[in-house]
Amino acid sequence: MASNRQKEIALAAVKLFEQKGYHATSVQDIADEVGLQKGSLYHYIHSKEDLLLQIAHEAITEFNDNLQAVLDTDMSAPEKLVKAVENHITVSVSNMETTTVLLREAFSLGDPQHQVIQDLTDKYVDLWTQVLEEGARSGEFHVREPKVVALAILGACNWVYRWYRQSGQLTPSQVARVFSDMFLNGLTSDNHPGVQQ
Amino acid sequence: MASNRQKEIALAAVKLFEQKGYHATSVQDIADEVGLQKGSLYHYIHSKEDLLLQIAHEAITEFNDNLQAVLDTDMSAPEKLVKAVENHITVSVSNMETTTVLLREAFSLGDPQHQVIQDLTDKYVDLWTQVLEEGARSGEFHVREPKVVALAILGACNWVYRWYRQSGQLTPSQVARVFSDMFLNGLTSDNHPGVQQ
Amino acid sequence: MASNRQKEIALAAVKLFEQKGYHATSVQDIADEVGLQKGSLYHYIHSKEDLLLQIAHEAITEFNDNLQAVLDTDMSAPEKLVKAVENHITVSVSNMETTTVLLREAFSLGDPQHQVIQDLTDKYVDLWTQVLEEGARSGEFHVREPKVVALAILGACNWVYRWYRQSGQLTPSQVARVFSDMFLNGLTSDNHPGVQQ
Amino acid sequence: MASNRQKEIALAAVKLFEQKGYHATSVQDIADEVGLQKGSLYHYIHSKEDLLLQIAHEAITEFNDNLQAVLDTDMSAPEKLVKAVENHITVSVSNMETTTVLLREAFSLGDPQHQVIQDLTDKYVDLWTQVLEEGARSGEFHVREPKVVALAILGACNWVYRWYRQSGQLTPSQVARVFSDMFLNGLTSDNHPGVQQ
DNA sequence: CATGAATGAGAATTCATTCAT
DNA sequence: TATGAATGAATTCTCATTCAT
Repeated sequence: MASNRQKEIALAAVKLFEQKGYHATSVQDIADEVGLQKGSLYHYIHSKEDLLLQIAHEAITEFNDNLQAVLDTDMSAPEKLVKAVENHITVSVSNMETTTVLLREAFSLGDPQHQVIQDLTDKYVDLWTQVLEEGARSGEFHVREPKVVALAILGACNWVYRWYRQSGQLTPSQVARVFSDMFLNGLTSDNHPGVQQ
Repeated sequence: MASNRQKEIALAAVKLFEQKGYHATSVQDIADEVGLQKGSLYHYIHSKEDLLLQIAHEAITEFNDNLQAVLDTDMSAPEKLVKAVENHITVSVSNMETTTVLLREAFSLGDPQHQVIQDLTDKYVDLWTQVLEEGARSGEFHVREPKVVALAILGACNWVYRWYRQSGQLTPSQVARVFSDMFLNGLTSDNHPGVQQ
Repeated sequence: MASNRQKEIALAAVKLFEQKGYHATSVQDIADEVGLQKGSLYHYIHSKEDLLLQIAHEAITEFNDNLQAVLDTDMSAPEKLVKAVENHITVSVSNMETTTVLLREAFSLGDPQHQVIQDLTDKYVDLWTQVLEEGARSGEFHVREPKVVALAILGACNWVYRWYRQSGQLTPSQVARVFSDMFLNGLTSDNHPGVQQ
Repeated sequence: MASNRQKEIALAAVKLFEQKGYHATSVQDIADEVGLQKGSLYHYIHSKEDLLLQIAHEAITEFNDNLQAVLDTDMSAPEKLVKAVENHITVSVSNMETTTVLLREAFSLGDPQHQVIQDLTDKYVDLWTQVLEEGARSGEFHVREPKVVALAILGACNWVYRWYRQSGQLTPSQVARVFSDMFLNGLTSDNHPGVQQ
């Protein structure tokens, strides 16, 4: 039900939060970006912090929904892991600004609001852990610490926003494949897709 | 040549920056923590931002030095990787506050100063990449994108500060072993240390 | 000639001004109370301040009219005083919200408008003074400073809104009788109505 | 322990609050009055509201202390009442600005802070009521509703700030005598001090 | 060394009012 | 008549930094 102006403001905020950081972005900056007076912004937002909350909320929700969808399929565990990595990185890169705000700026949220994002983030870790537990149960994965492994994989994926830039590099899918290959096959084993052929 | 007072101030700042974030920490907060007046702090620091720079600089330098030391040994590539992961996670966890400030708050540095940290961070990525390239050259690693793999591993390791808490979990070394195991052997291969026995 | 909507708005304003004070009441609050949008209010009012002026004006006018009516009778001076006190307190209590706004909030009026209320208030003091002067002239009252006495009585009566609450206390008329009794007979003389009988 | 600057600021605030009202006085106004920058004020005050609280607190405390001192003497009840009226009006007039702020502006205090003043004000009413109860017990006063009578007297006294101006009128003591005379002897009885002689 | 007064720029937010639709 | 978007000025308060003592 967000009006155009609301979307416009959220987009401007995402852009500025990504560029300068939440704290270094003033409400004036956002107003300037959308061509409104500072005061007029408050027809659309509750507070600057609320704007950040909304952005972060939408971002983490998309990650959660995507991963839940993968879990709901009847793929094998390795297939799910590959797909989950692919999804995460693709979304990360195509919504790089939003992802950056989620991962870098959400900590600036005050306490009741920060917890909302924290809870959804915990949920995301749980879903990743489920992927690994499924594989462990089926014998497809050799995992004794599924949660720690999930956090390792998630960490690798969440770091992408810090280094990925479009500049003449691998596509998100290619990055995802490099990641999945290592996660599944390791660096020292022989069964690598590129190598096998 | 840092005096006791300077160290004390840096420690207070690290603690507060970790707890509340750089922006939410006022110079007054730091002064209170060390039992000085706000004005007196400026006998020891140039600016709040400079304090952050020093903390981040020291942190990233330690990571760099440790990794360089590993590279300077004559271990095999897999051994180096294992050692590097072990070092990174151990240091991360034992200096959790400092590491948190480095990874979460350094972005708040203004431009000339942020670049200093960025350059050292790039250097750190280079060193990791060297580990992988060594393994690739020697045939020990099956890696076609050593830098991307380095970034994956680094991302996994850099994420640890976000979830590791002392509370009844694995030790840093155990976490490091879980990580290395996956990086080297993958989730699907059979040659896992824990499994072999 | 006030329309229903205008009356409704004035009532809402009185209620809110009494509860929260004039400054703490926003035009939005009033709009919410009557179920209109902020902008729509301005079809009915000139300004928030004008609303306050109207409320205060109506209130002080009623006090003046009532007192003038008493003066216009051919009662004795003591009877007039008793009646005036009774009127004032009765009206005060039955229109407590309006009276509160008049006595507590009218000061918030800006200068040209505040003077309107001030003049009517001065008039009210004059009327009270007339009651006392009548009694002085007729020898019924022993008064050498009729205006000061008028102000004492008025002060006592105007204070009622600060403490009178319906909660199981005297009725307004009973309060008025306690007041008049003291004003007429004093605390130490022997001729008190209740005592004589 | 208030420094000179703190007193100076409080005095400036009292003056401005009395002249323009609390809400119409900006922190800027106060800063201008004492010749400081807006921000510098905050070395001395917690908030604008706190400034108001302090002023009101000091004022009501003085009234309470004075009345308690009268109660602690061994005067007769009528003497105590005369003295209490004299004290109240004298203090009222000599600290007219402060008294005005207490009686007119304290309502602007937000809730936890307003209650502090309210409680002290309730205490003041209690003390007045004690004066009347003493007289009732000793038979010196003919009073059946000591609290209501106390409120009448207090109301009369508290109204003084609204009309008393130095301009060629009675002195505070003379006003007090006019008041006491009516309260004690009434308007219609024969035993008035001036009349007896 | 240490203080604490002072700065001054800047922050988020509120709000009465206007006006095109 | 009703809306709600837009204004723009004002407000309180914060804060890193400086400097005379």
